[in-house]
Amino acid sequence: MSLESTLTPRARARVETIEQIKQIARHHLAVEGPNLSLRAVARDLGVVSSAVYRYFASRDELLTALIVDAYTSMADAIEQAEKQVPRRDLAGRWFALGRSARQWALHNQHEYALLYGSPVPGYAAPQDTIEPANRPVLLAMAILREGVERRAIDPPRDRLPKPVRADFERIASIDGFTGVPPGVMARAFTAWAQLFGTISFELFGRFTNAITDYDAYFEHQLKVTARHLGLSR
Amino acid sequence: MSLESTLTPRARARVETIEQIKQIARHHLAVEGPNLSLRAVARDLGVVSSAVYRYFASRDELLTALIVDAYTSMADAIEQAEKQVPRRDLAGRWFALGRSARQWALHNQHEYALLYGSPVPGYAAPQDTIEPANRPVLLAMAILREGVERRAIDPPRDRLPKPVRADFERIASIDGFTGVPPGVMARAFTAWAQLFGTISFELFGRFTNAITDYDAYFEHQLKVTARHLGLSR
DNA sequence: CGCGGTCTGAGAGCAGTGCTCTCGGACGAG
DNA sequence: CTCGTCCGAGAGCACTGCTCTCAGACCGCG
Repeated sequence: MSLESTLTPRARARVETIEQIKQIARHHLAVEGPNLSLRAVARDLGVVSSAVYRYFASRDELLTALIVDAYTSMADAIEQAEKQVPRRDLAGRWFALGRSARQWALHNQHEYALLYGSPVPGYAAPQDTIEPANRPVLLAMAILREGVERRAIDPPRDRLPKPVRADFERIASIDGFTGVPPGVMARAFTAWAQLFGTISFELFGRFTNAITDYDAYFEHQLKVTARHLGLSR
Repeated sequence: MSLESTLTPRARARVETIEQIKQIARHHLAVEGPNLSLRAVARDLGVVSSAVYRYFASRDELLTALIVDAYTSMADAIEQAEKQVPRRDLAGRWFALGRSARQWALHNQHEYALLYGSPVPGYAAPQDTIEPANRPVLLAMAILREGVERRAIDPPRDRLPKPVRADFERIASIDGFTGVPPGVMARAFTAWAQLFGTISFELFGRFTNAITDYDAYFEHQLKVTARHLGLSR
């Protein structure tokens, strides 16, 4: 029934090797930092470096695979956390989203840097990354859509510059973004940049000598955004 | 009178060579991307690689020098722009600060990534970087302090979590941060993360397929922050 | 002016990197 | 059982950061 059982032994071994390589690479990333060495990964796998090229055409391809996995892992963690909050508690769901995003970032710092830090040199985000990268955004949109539909959120009548409003109206016609009025979406985008900006600031050391209680600070940011989005008073 | 004239010819040549190396390195950074190669810099300088080590003990040291320069260059640009706005126009000064920060980032993308992207592997921010890195923050604080002193800003009585308030009160005792009430500083920190989060999102491609008019979008963000800070209606 | 020390560039070399290519053996589908 | 596919090993290329040695150029001081 499982996917592996339908595969030939060779193909099975192949996906297992690929998983091992990624596993080791993730470990290196976490321990050694962002300078991932394919040769070092090969050594840890007990194999000569050229063998790894049977599974990944280049170091960039391996990195891309890690990035896709990281996006997926982060999205899984966020969705999992959000799911455990009662559906009616919109603010609670927003908090869960934000908290779990930050927690994931704290526990996977170098992977977070890969996703939200400076873009990697050779690498141009392939199609495979945009879907998992968007999942948390779509989740946020779902919360806001529900809030609007349920009249819990009173859509702000903020004056938006024409081109900005146009962008948000166009976005609202994309699958998963529907039902969120421009005013709400504008505030959501702002909140998003603010929260991930805060996470990046924390992780990249921009708050050193300033903030000491990071947990409390982020919690405060969450409250501010929730209030601004109309999810709480 | 000038600094160079007081130096021996050798020392003069030395500072000139250092400047040339940094110049070439900056160019490589802009053209080739973040993978700066010391050997390539040496080649462009028409010199063998080991010669460069007479001026920079390591690649990291060269990178650090570039980072310090970049912070300084950005701070210069921001201060220059802010200075040209009439002192009484607090909102205008805030806009000038934000706009020039973004413009500098757009014109020096890889250097911006060095400053605000994922931290460089081996490198731990040395003392030399924190002063120029703080200059834009201090400028923002100066604007807000003036606003409060002049009663143009009505300090919000936001309820802040105890540890957060404590942090901001402690910060307010640091030179350059005085005279900014916790409520204002909290909002300033939020605005700061939001603005630099927005700039990073734009530069790192996180807005692709969403925002099309980046200028208008950032201008909108500036308005939102200015309003939230009490600098404008 | 000339001597001695300092500074600087060249060159060779080491260990590491990404990546390519060839070869031989193992595996599995027919 | 055989033939084609797959896979790992090994050698090799061009590159990297960095070290060390050597020789020459420069400059300050006597």
